[in-house]
Amino acid sequence: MLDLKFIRENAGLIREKHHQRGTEFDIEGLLKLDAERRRLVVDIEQWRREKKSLSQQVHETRTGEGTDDKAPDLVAKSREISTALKESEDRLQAIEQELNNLLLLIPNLPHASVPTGQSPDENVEVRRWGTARTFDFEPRPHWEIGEDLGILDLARAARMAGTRFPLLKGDGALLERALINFMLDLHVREHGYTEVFPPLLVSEESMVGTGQLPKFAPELFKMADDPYYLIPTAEVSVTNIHREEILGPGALPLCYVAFTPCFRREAGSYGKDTRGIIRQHQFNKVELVKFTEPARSYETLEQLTTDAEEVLKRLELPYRVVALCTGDLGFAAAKTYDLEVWFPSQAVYREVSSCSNFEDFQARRAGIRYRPAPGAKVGFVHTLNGSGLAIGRTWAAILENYQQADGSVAIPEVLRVYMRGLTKIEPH
RNA sequence: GGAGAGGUGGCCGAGCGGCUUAAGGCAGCCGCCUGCUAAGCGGUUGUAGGGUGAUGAGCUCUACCCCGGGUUCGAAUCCCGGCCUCUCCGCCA
Repeated sequence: MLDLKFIRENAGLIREKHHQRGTEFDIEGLLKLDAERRRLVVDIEQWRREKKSLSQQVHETRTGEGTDDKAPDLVAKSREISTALKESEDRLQAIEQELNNLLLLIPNLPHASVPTGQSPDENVEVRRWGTARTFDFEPRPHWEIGEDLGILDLARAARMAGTRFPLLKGDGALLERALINFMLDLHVREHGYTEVFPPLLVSEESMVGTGQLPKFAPELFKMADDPYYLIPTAEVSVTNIHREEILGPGALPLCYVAFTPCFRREAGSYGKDTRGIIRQHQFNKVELVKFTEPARSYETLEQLTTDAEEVLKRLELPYRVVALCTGDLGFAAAKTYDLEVWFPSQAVYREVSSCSNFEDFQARRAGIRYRPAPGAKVGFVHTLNGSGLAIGRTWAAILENYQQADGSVAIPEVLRVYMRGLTKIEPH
């Protein structure tokens, strides 16, 4: 959410930024409502002041010794004001509701360093790491490797739940667990994050806080009989840990890492990534979330991205870092780096992590503030998050990059300690 | 799921229709004082939105005692609904 006062004073800038994003928004309509709201507030406050003073006079008249009791007149007048006041208050409430609904639909503004562009084609590669392995055979896609090894069973998963659900077995399930543990340990022990395990179901308010709602309701799984939503990412739970809080001096930065399953309806992605486990309704993810002071959020974004990259480096998976252009930026993000890992079967880089700075966009929605120093004025924090990493896609990338001519899959060195010393997964 | 108790400022805690512009304490900040420290004394300290100033300081108004309605000239205080916490019972991993 953008600051209303900021919108009032920077309408032109907002229009320009929206144009870069490829979104349109009726700023004039919003500002008209805002002007009306302010007029009403002035009226209402005047009524209230008068009413307050009348009540006081009633009291004084009744408790005083005076014989000429003017109370009935005062009461009558006060009643009159109450009626007018109530009417204005109702209107104000309606306008504020409408204003807030509009504000919740305005996307964040891209940071000045974000490349301008309309589509993902205009994203900018920032750096590349590792070299793609050369195969002396035709590299196969991860679903074939997995099915043949008996560690992935999408047919049975589909029968039990439907398409886009995972069923891992044996060493496949073990590999999933190893990845989770490896990533958590790395971020906790070496990068200084605090591990949390948050709720997987959250309230509507939390979804509004991080920006999934109201705009992206079709993307979410919602409980039919209870007011809960399944989280599409741990970002939602973890960022909302501090909702409606004022963090004390010295509390920042806060760094959390969470492993959670994530649930997405993937509405509108029919026909996309139908094979394999790239796009699932349920997948595991290790998520990094940071809360910082505004002045430090961009250096923090670089650090966060580096922390996520370290996972790929240690797994020795070739990847590249891409700066999303204005047109590809998510609704709440001011700047985003995607980490894309190499998939030899299709000879493409695919996203395994998305690291974003939301500046104060989520903090304003969720009411997450901080006090820079004792007695100082409070301000909104900046929030950031990034996958560190998506487990399912990393799992698939390992199968593809580490596949052998005989159909087996070698286990990356760093994972072996998490897999009882296993060096390869073989068919059985 | 059932029964009871309760939700007041950064924290503790009083108030239960107008004398509360929320008592008192703790903590914080600024002074004073005393070789230092401690103690003591005085002052000060919430959030949001308006008005007026220069988008500053200041002055000023309104709202906020979990949230939303209602009663009343007037609500932290009374009534209704909701949420949350605690205790006990039931059920359960």
